[in-house]
Parts: sequence; structure tokens; C-alpha cells
Amino acid sequence: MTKPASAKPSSAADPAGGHLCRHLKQLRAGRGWSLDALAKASGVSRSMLSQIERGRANPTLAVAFRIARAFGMTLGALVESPGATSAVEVIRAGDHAYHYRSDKNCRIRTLSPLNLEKDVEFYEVRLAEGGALRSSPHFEGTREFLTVQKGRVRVESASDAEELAPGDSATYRADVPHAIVNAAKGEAVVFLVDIYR
Amino acid sequence: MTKPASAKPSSAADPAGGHLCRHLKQLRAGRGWSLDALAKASGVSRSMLSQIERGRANPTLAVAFRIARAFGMTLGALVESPGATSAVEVIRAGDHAYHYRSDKNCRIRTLSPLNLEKDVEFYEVRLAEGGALRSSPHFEGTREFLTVQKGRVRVESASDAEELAPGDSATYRADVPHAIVNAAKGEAVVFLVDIYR
DNA sequence: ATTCTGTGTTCACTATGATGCACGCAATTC
DNA sequence: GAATTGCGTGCATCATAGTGAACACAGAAT
Repeated sequence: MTKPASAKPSSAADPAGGHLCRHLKQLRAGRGWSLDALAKASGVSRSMLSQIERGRANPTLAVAFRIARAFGMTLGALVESPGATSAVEVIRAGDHAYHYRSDKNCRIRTLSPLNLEKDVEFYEVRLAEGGALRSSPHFEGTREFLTVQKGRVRVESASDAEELAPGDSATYRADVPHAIVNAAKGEAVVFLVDIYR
Repeated sequence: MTKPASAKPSSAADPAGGHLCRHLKQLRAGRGWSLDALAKASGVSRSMLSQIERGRANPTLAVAFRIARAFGMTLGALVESPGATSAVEVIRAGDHAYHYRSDKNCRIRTLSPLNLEKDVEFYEVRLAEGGALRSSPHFEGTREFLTVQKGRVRVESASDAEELAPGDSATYRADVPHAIVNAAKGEAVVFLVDIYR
């Protein structure tokens, strides 16, 4: 999937590498082991271990297994071990600070905290009867993803157009002129995700 | 790999590859999935899956994770699986509406067209009274956005927890253990977006 | 017999996992 | 001061994980 060429192959940040990255350093430090010690105990090279800890590499299962065994734990225990800090950020329903556009035809509410996520934004769009959201092209490579919560909408991107009912979803290029049009009576509500590349 | 001297390079024979190879085909067959179906559900190419099943490839943690997720199980459960895994029922609904997990407490419907956008997924989650969705860490850098459509839910990420009412939304790291818990009477419905980095 | 549609495999290719070795940096020791 | 030891990281390199497209083989419909 995904496309050939460009695009990101295996999402850069490694999945597992991430998990490992998080705990590996803790585990290692907790036992007072150096990279070299762990390398010898596990049979994985120092450089690889270093890269994994820094999240720059995405180890294979074989390597992950060796590391887990060096710590005397299973792979599951190593990888799913509980984690570090995290916070839950909340935007309350009535918080108008996040209304980014509001007129009688179209109300857009930002659900993702601004500034925090640079390349992804999450919106709730409410279109009044006859309302539409028309956008000029975004940055190159931007895609938009939406799902219809209520009502019927027509999605237009470049020369293409599709009509969607509640529960339907669609993705399309957002780096061309595009529009979301309320195609039926009554209010339409859609959730919208922009992904910048 | 290193290791004790010579020995064979890496290739086959790794514990991990072996386990996966062994169980993957069983799991897939047990659910009546084709390579293509699993490829679409997991985001891993048919060819890679084929090679893994035949023991010709040693997957990275990233793809192992994706495969595990496609089966609705943890990586640990996948690789160490004795076979007796929790019965995760998978139901097809409509076009790209795709039930990815379904039990009496929690129903997850995939809204994003699978395989179109690999690094973003969009779900509708319905939690029965008393139900909860508990997830082990996703990939490094993964964040989850959610907005509450109906009911009240408590979002737990690592040591943090917030309670949300309809219209509220939240974002939090998903690369640590996290949970969405129905915190009131009646069904709760939330929309969920996963962004992989 | 021909088309299909769907299955799994093999191919050429690119991205990157994984390595050994060399380097920079501190804290010891001479 | 200069060497030494131990630490982690940055190369250049090779091996291979991962992919899309083409392939071969089935069974079903025409």
C-alpha cells in the first residue's frame, strides 16, 4: 500500500523500536550495564543498541528477542512494559477558543490542540443547510480524510466528486482545490483530518 | 549478528521468525483470511507476509506489531502464542466499514479505508455500559485523538486520567499503555484517530 | 476450450537493519 | 602535560527487510 517511491515506507519511527527505545535505556541503566555489556550479553552490536535506544532503528524480531533474553524476560514483557510520562490534553465541548472559523453556513471546531501536532489536524465541521466548506489548495502532499457523522455531503476534489452518507468516509488530495458541500436538508456534521507531509 | 563467532549469519532460524512463521499461517487460516486480506488489515505487503510464513524473512518489530494489531492481539500474544488466544471476532459490515474488533463490551469500526493511509487510522468505538478499550502501547510517537460523541468516558494514559463528556475531545500519547473506559450508564460512543509517525 | 476472480509465489528494486571500526568526550592514572 | 580506560555516537559497508508488479496455478462462470 502506499505508494512506491517517495512516501514513507515503514513509518519512520519504529513501532517497536519505540517501545524498546523507551525502556531499553531504563532497563540497561537500571542494571548498570554499558552498551558494550549488553552487546556482549545479547549478541547485538553496540551501535545497533545505541540506535535502538535513540529511536533511530527498528530492530528485527530476532534482535529484539536477543535483547529480551539478555534481560531474562520475554519479548512481550520487554516490549509492552509500562511507560514513561504522558499527559492527556483535553478540549472541553464549550471551549470557543478552538473555534477557528464560524459563520452561519459553516462552523469548524478544532479538536486537536494547535501547535502541538504540526502535521496532523483534526476538525469537526458543521455545515448548515446549503452550506459548504471550500478550500484552496493546501501544501503539496496534503491529504484530507473525512467521515460523515450526520446528513449527506458531496466531496469535490479537483474534477472528482463523491456523495457520502452517514458512516461513509473518504480520503482525497487536499493540495488541489476541494470542497465539502452539504447535499441534503438539515445540518451536516463531518469529522475531518488533515495530514501534511 | 554477532555472536559467537562464526555461526550462521542471521537468516532463518531465529526464534522469533520461527514462532511467527509457525503461528501466523495457523492464525490466518483459522480466521479464513487470505494473504491479501491480512495485508490490507495490517498494512504489510502480501509478499512480506508470504515470506514470513515461509520463514524466509525476519520481520522488524514494526511489521510484527502491525500483524499483531490486525489480529487484535498484542505482540507478545502473537509471538509466544500457545494458540489459545482470546476469541476476537471480526465482522465485515459495509464497504470500507470494517469491524476490527467486536465483543460485548467494545465494538470498534474502522472508518478509514484500510491501506489507503497507512499512518492514520480512524475508528468509531462503541463501549457498552461498564465496557473499556485497553490498549498496549502502539508505535513510538503515536498519538491518539478522540472526541466523545455520546456518554461519558474516562481516558487513561500512563498515570494520567481525564473524564470527558459529549463534545469534549482529548489527545494523548498512545505509545504507552492507555485505556478508554465507559464512565457512566448506557453506551458510550467516541471517535478515535491514531497517527503513526 | 476461454476468460475470469482469487489464491500464493517469485521477481527487481529500494530502504534500512545490522555490523565493525573509528572518533569524540569525559574521568582516571601515569 | 600525555596516555589510558570506558563510555556513547558517527561513519562506510554489507545483508536483508519490505515493497509493487508480474507470475503461475487453481476453481468457477461464460
